[in-house]
Amino acid sequence: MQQWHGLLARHAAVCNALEVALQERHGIGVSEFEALERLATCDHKCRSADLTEAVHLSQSATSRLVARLEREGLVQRALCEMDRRGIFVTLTEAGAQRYQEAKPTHRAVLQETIGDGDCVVCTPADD
Amino acid sequence: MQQWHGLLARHAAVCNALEVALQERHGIGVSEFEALERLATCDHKCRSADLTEAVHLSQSATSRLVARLEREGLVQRALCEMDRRGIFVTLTEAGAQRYQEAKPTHRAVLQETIGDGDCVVCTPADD
DNA sequence: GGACACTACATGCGCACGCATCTAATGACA
DNA sequence: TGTCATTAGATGCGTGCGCATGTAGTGTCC
Repeated sequence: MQQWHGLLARHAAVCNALEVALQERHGIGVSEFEALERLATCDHKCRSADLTEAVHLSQSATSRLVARLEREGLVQRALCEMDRRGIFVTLTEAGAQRYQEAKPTHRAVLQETIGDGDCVVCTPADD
Repeated sequence: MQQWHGLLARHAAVCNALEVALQERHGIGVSEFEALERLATCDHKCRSADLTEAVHLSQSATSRLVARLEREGLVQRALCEMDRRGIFVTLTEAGAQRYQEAKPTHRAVLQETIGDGDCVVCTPADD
Protein backbone atom coordinates (compact mmCIF):
# COMPACT_ATOMS: atom_id res chain seq x y z
CA MET A 1 0.00 0.00 0.00
CA GLN A 2 2.77 2.38 0.89
CA GLN A 3 4.51 1.39 -2.33
CA TRP A 4 1.34 1.87 -4.29
CA HIS A 5 0.59 5.34 -3.01
CA GLY A 6 4.21 6.24 -3.43
CA LEU A 7 4.06 5.05 -7.01
CA LEU A 8 0.94 7.08 -7.70
CA ALA A 9 2.28 10.20 -6.04
CA ARG A 10 5.63 10.03 -7.70
CA HIS A 11 4.22 9.25 -11.11
CA ALA A 12 1.78 12.14 -10.88
CA ALA A 13 4.43 14.57 -9.67
CA VAL A 14 7.04 13.67 -12.26
CA CYS A 15 4.58 13.49 -15.15
CA ASN A 16 3.06 16.82 -14.26
CA ALA A 17 6.40 18.54 -14.01
CA LEU A 18 7.64 16.91 -17.21
CA GLU A 19 4.48 17.75 -19.10
CA VAL A 20 4.65 21.41 -18.14
CA ALA A 21 8.35 21.79 -18.85
CA LEU A 22 8.35 19.89 -22.15
CA GLN A 23 5.19 21.57 -23.37
CA GLU A 24 6.30 25.06 -22.47
CA ARG A 25 9.86 24.87 -23.67
CA HIS A 26 9.59 22.47 -26.59
CA GLY A 27 5.95 22.10 -27.52
CA ILE A 28 5.77 18.37 -26.95
CA GLY A 29 4.24 16.17 -24.29
CA VAL A 30 5.65 13.32 -22.26
CA SER A 31 4.45 10.60 -24.62
CA GLU A 32 5.76 12.49 -27.61
CA PHE A 33 9.15 12.75 -25.96
CA GLU A 34 9.22 9.07 -25.08
CA ALA A 35 8.40 8.22 -28.67
CA LEU A 36 11.14 10.50 -30.02
CA GLU A 37 13.57 9.02 -27.53
CA ARG A 38 12.73 5.52 -28.62
CA LEU A 39 13.25 6.47 -32.24
CA ALA A 40 16.52 8.25 -31.48
CA THR A 41 17.88 5.20 -29.72
CA CYS A 42 16.65 2.77 -32.39
CA ASP A 43 18.60 3.93 -35.41
CA HIS A 44 15.93 6.58 -36.08
CA LYS A 45 13.30 4.14 -37.22
CA CYS A 46 11.09 1.50 -35.74
CA ARG A 47 7.77 -0.19 -36.10
CA SER A 48 4.62 1.29 -34.70
CA ALA A 49 4.29 -1.65 -32.34
CA ASP A 50 7.67 -0.85 -30.82
CA LEU A 51 6.48 2.66 -30.08
CA THR A 52 3.32 1.29 -28.52
CA GLU A 53 5.46 -0.62 -26.08
CA ALA A 54 7.68 2.38 -25.40
CA VAL A 55 4.94 4.84 -24.57
CA HIS A 56 2.71 2.50 -22.56
CA LEU A 57 -0.35 3.44 -24.54
CA SER A 58 -2.88 1.51 -26.56
CA GLN A 59 -2.29 0.72 -30.21
CA SER A 60 -4.86 3.27 -31.30
CA ALA A 61 -3.34 5.98 -29.13
CA THR A 62 0.05 5.23 -30.63
CA SER A 63 -1.38 5.55 -34.11
CA ARG A 64 -2.71 8.99 -33.30
CA LEU A 65 0.50 9.92 -31.52
CA VAL A 66 2.45 9.11 -34.69
CA ALA A 67 -0.10 11.13 -36.66
CA ARG A 68 0.47 14.14 -34.40
CA LEU A 69 4.23 13.83 -34.64
CA GLU A 70 3.98 13.51 -38.40
CA ARG A 71 1.77 16.59 -38.58
CA GLU A 72 4.44 18.41 -36.59
CA GLY A 73 7.07 17.22 -39.04
CA LEU A 74 9.01 15.33 -36.39
CA VAL A 75 8.56 11.85 -37.84
CA GLN A 76 7.57 10.25 -41.12
CA ARG A 77 5.62 7.15 -41.92
CA ALA A 78 7.37 4.83 -44.34
CA LEU A 79 5.97 1.71 -45.88
CA CYS A 80 7.61 -1.44 -44.68
CA GLU A 81 8.59 -3.48 -47.71
CA MET A 82 8.96 -6.68 -45.73
CA ASP A 83 5.44 -6.57 -44.40
CA ARG A 84 3.24 -4.12 -46.19
CA ARG A 85 0.65 -4.13 -43.43
CA GLY A 86 3.14 -2.44 -41.16
CA ILE A 87 4.89 0.91 -41.23
CA PHE A 88 8.26 2.21 -40.24
CA VAL A 89 8.16 5.37 -38.24
CA THR A 90 11.27 7.37 -39.02
CA LEU A 91 12.72 10.35 -37.21
CA THR A 92 13.11 13.42 -39.39
CA GLU A 93 15.91 15.92 -39.06
CA ALA A 94 13.55 18.24 -37.23
CA GLY A 95 12.50 15.40 -34.98
CA ALA A 96 16.07 14.49 -34.09
CA GLN A 97 16.83 18.12 -33.38
CA ARG A 98 13.73 18.57 -31.25
CA TYR A 99 14.69 15.52 -29.28
CA GLN A 100 18.21 16.81 -28.68
CA GLU A 101 16.80 20.12 -27.54
CA ALA A 102 14.28 18.56 -25.20
CA LYS A 103 16.58 15.93 -23.74
CA PRO A 104 18.37 18.24 -21.26
CA THR A 105 15.03 19.59 -20.05
CA HIS A 106 13.76 16.07 -19.61
CA ARG A 107 16.82 14.97 -17.67
CA ALA A 108 16.83 18.07 -15.51
CA VAL A 109 13.18 17.73 -14.52
CA LEU A 110 13.72 14.07 -13.77
CA GLN A 111 16.68 14.88 -11.60
CA GLU A 112 14.68 17.43 -9.65
CA THR A 113 11.47 15.52 -9.19
CA ILE A 114 12.06 11.80 -9.22
CA GLY A 115 13.52 11.81 -5.75
CA ASP A 116 10.54 13.70 -4.31
CA GLY A 117 7.32 12.25 -3.03
CA ASP A 118 6.62 10.01 -0.10
CA CYS A 119 7.73 6.67 -1.49
CA VAL A 120 10.67 5.85 0.69
CA VAL A 121 10.97 2.20 -0.21
CA CYS A 122 11.33 3.03 -3.89
CA THR A 123 14.19 5.42 -3.40
CA PRO A 124 17.51 3.73 -3.95
CA ALA A 125 20.62 5.09 -2.32
CA ASP A 126 22.55 5.76 -5.50
CA ASP A 127 21.75 8.21 -8.29
CA MET B 1 16.62 7.00 -16.36
CA GLN B 2 16.31 3.43 -15.24
CA GLN B 3 14.18 4.61 -12.34
CA TRP B 4 12.07 6.69 -14.64
CA HIS B 5 11.32 3.94 -17.12
CA GLY B 6 10.71 1.58 -14.26
CA LEU B 7 8.27 4.03 -12.79
CA LEU B 8 6.45 4.40 -16.09
CA ALA B 9 6.33 0.66 -16.74
CA ARG B 10 5.19 -0.22 -13.28
CA HIS B 11 2.60 2.50 -13.13
CA ALA B 12 1.16 1.48 -16.48
CA ALA B 13 1.11 -2.21 -15.58
CA VAL B 14 -0.49 -1.80 -12.19
CA CYS B 15 -3.01 0.80 -13.34
CA ASN B 16 -4.05 -1.29 -16.29
CA ALA B 17 -4.52 -4.41 -14.23
CA LEU B 18 -6.36 -2.50 -11.52
CA GLU B 19 -8.58 -0.71 -14.00
CA VAL B 20 -9.63 -3.95 -15.67
CA ALA B 21 -10.21 -5.84 -12.43
CA LEU B 22 -12.08 -3.06 -10.64
CA GLN B 23 -14.16 -2.19 -13.67
CA GLU B 24 -15.12 -5.76 -14.46
CA ARG B 25 -15.85 -6.93 -10.96
CA HIS B 26 -17.14 -3.79 -9.30
CA GLY B 27 -17.98 -1.25 -11.98
CA ILE B 28 -15.57 1.40 -10.75
CA GLY B 29 -12.24 2.76 -11.95
CA VAL B 30 -8.97 3.33 -10.18
CA SER B 31 -9.67 6.98 -9.37
CA GLU B 32 -13.13 6.11 -8.13
CA PHE B 33 -11.65 3.49 -5.84
CA GLU B 34 -9.02 5.87 -4.52
CA ALA B 35 -11.72 8.41 -3.77
CA LEU B 36 -13.87 5.85 -1.95
CA GLU B 37 -10.85 4.70 -0.01
CA ARG B 38 -10.05 8.21 1.06
CA LEU B 39 -13.61 8.72 2.19
CA ALA B 40 -13.68 5.40 4.02
CA THR B 41 -10.53 6.29 5.94
CA CYS B 42 -11.67 9.84 6.71
CA ASP B 43 -14.75 9.22 8.78
CA HIS B 44 -16.82 8.89 5.60
CA LYS B 45 -16.72 12.53 4.72
CA CYS B 46 -14.24 15.04 3.48
CA ARG B 47 -13.86 18.15 1.45
CA SER B 48 -13.59 18.07 -2.29
CA ALA B 49 -10.09 19.49 -2.07
CA ASP B 50 -8.99 16.51 0.03
CA LEU B 51 -10.21 14.18 -2.68
CA THR B 52 -8.34 16.18 -5.28
CA GLU B 53 -5.16 15.52 -3.39
CA ALA B 54 -5.96 11.84 -2.95
CA VAL B 55 -6.67 11.04 -6.58
CA HIS B 56 -3.86 13.11 -8.10
CA LEU B 57 -6.21 14.80 -10.52
CA SER B 58 -7.13 18.40 -11.24
CA GLN B 59 -9.82 20.18 -9.32
CA SER B 60 -12.20 20.02 -12.26
CA ALA B 61 -11.64 16.30 -12.75
CA THR B 62 -12.36 15.75 -9.07
CA SER B 63 -15.57 17.69 -9.39
CA ARG B 64 -16.70 15.42 -12.20
CA LEU B 65 -15.48 12.34 -10.35
CA VAL B 66 -17.69 13.27 -7.41
CA ALA B 67 -20.55 13.86 -9.84
CA ARG B 68 -20.11 10.36 -11.28
CA LEU B 69 -19.94 8.77 -7.85
CA GLU B 70 -23.02 10.69 -6.79
CA ARG B 71 -24.87 9.57 -9.92
CA GLU B 72 -23.95 6.00 -8.98
CA GLY B 73 -25.29 6.58 -5.50
CA LEU B 74 -21.94 5.93 -3.85
CA VAL B 75 -21.44 9.37 -2.36
CA GLN B 76 -23.51 12.43 -1.58
CA ARG B 77 -22.74 16.10 -1.70
CA ALA B 78 -23.57 17.94 1.49
CA LEU B 79 -23.40 21.65 2.02
CA CYS B 80 -20.72 22.73 4.40
CA GLU B 81 -22.27 25.05 6.95
CA MET B 82 -18.94 26.48 8.02
CA ASP B 83 -18.02 27.61 4.54
CA ARG B 84 -20.90 27.55 2.14
CA ARG B 85 -18.68 27.75 -0.89
CA GLY B 86 -17.40 24.27 -0.08
CA ILE B 87 -19.05 20.88 0.05
CA PHE B 88 -18.67 17.79 2.11
CA VAL B 89 -18.52 14.62 0.09
CA THR B 90 -20.01 11.86 2.19
CA LEU B 91 -19.89 8.13 1.63
CA THR B 92 -23.31 6.51 1.36
CA GLU B 93 -24.14 3.03 2.63
CA ALA B 94 -23.89 1.74 -0.92
CA GLY B 95 -20.56 3.49 -1.32
CA ALA B 96 -19.13 2.00 1.84
CA GLN B 97 -20.34 -1.43 0.77
CA ARG B 98 -18.91 -1.06 -2.73
CA TYR B 99 -15.59 -0.06 -1.23
CA GLN B 100 -15.53 -3.06 1.08
CA GLU B 101 -16.33 -5.34 -1.86
CA ALA B 102 -13.67 -3.82 -4.07
CA LYS B 103 -10.95 -3.63 -1.46
CA PRO B 104 -9.89 -7.31 -1.64
CA THR B 105 -9.74 -7.11 -5.44
CA HIS B 106 -7.64 -3.99 -5.21
CA ARG B 107 -5.24 -5.53 -2.70
CA ALA B 108 -4.96 -8.76 -4.64
CA VAL B 109 -4.14 -7.05 -7.93
CA LEU B 110 -1.60 -4.89 -6.18
CA GLN B 111 0.02 -7.90 -4.63
CA GLU B 112 0.26 -9.61 -8.02
CA THR B 113 1.44 -6.72 -10.11
CA ILE B 114 3.35 -4.20 -8.05
CA GLY B 115 6.44 -6.38 -7.92
CA ASP B 116 6.48 -6.92 -11.69
CA GLY B 117 8.06 -4.73 -14.29
CA ASP B 118 11.64 -4.00 -15.15
CA CYS B 119 12.44 -1.52 -12.42
CA VAL B 120 14.98 -3.39 -10.35
CA VAL B 121 16.16 -0.45 -8.29
CA CYS B 122 12.63 0.30 -7.14
CA THR B 123 12.01 -3.20 -5.93
CA PRO B 124 12.68 -3.51 -2.23
CA ALA B 125 13.86 -6.80 -0.85
CA ASP B 126 10.87 -7.39 1.39
CA ASP B 127 7.24 -7.83 0.34
C1' DG C 1 -22.07 48.71 5.00
C1' DG C 2 -19.74 48.60 0.15
C1' DA C 3 -15.95 47.50 -2.92
C1' DC C 4 -12.64 44.21 -3.97
C1' DA C 5 -9.31 40.39 -3.92
C1' DC C 6 -9.61 35.62 -2.93
C1' DT C 7 -11.27 30.85 -2.51
C1' DA C 8 -14.31 26.50 -3.44
C1' DC C 9 -16.50 24.24 -6.58
C1' DA C 10 -18.97 23.81 -11.34
C1' DT C 11 -18.87 23.91 -16.34
C1' DG C 12 -17.84 24.87 -21.57
C1' DC C 13 -14.46 23.50 -24.61
C1' DG C 14 -11.00 21.08 -27.04
C1' DC C 15 -8.01 17.12 -26.85
C1' DA C 16 -6.13 12.45 -25.92
C1' DC C 17 -7.50 8.16 -24.44
C1' DG C 18 -9.39 3.06 -24.89
C1' DC C 19 -12.63 0.00 -27.09
C1' DA C 20 -14.61 -1.80 -30.93
C1' DT C 21 -14.33 -2.16 -35.58
C1' DC C 22 -12.55 -1.64 -40.29
C1' DT C 23 -9.18 -2.39 -44.05
C1' DA C 24 -5.42 -4.43 -46.08
C1' DA C 25 -1.73 -7.69 -46.07
C1' DT C 26 0.15 -12.17 -44.46
C1' DG C 27 0.51 -17.13 -43.70
C1' DA C 28 -1.39 -21.74 -43.48
C1' DC C 29 -3.81 -25.24 -45.44
C1' DA C 30 -6.52 -27.77 -48.82
C1' DT D 1 -4.66 -21.03 -56.51
C1' DG D 2 -8.69 -20.04 -53.39
C1' DT D 3 -10.32 -19.80 -48.63
C1' DC D 4 -9.86 -18.37 -44.13
C1' DA D 5 -7.81 -17.20 -39.56
C1' DT D 6 -4.50 -13.83 -38.05
C1' DT D 7 -1.97 -9.52 -37.73
C1' DA D 8 -0.64 -4.29 -38.39
C1' DG D 9 -2.27 -0.23 -38.30
C1' DA D 10 -6.30 3.39 -38.97
C1' DT D 11 -10.65 5.28 -37.42
C1' DG D 12 -15.63 6.19 -35.38
C1' DC D 13 -17.36 6.77 -31.00
C1' DG D 14 -18.00 7.68 -26.29
C1' DT D 15 -15.64 9.20 -22.08
C1' DG D 16 -12.43 11.50 -18.88
C1' DC D 17 -8.98 14.87 -18.65
C1' DG D 18 -6.89 19.83 -18.03
C1' DC D 19 -7.42 24.68 -18.93
C1' DA D 20 -9.91 28.61 -18.74
C1' DT D 21 -13.73 30.63 -16.98
C1' DG D 22 -18.13 31.21 -14.40
C1' DT D 23 -20.70 31.48 -9.98
C1' DA D 24 -21.25 32.05 -5.32
C1' DG D 25 -19.49 32.70 -0.64
C1' DT D 26 -15.60 34.66 2.41
C1' DG D 27 -12.51 38.01 4.51
C1' DT D 28 -10.34 42.60 4.45
C1' DC D 29 -9.90 47.29 4.24
C1' DC D 30 -12.06 51.77 3.82
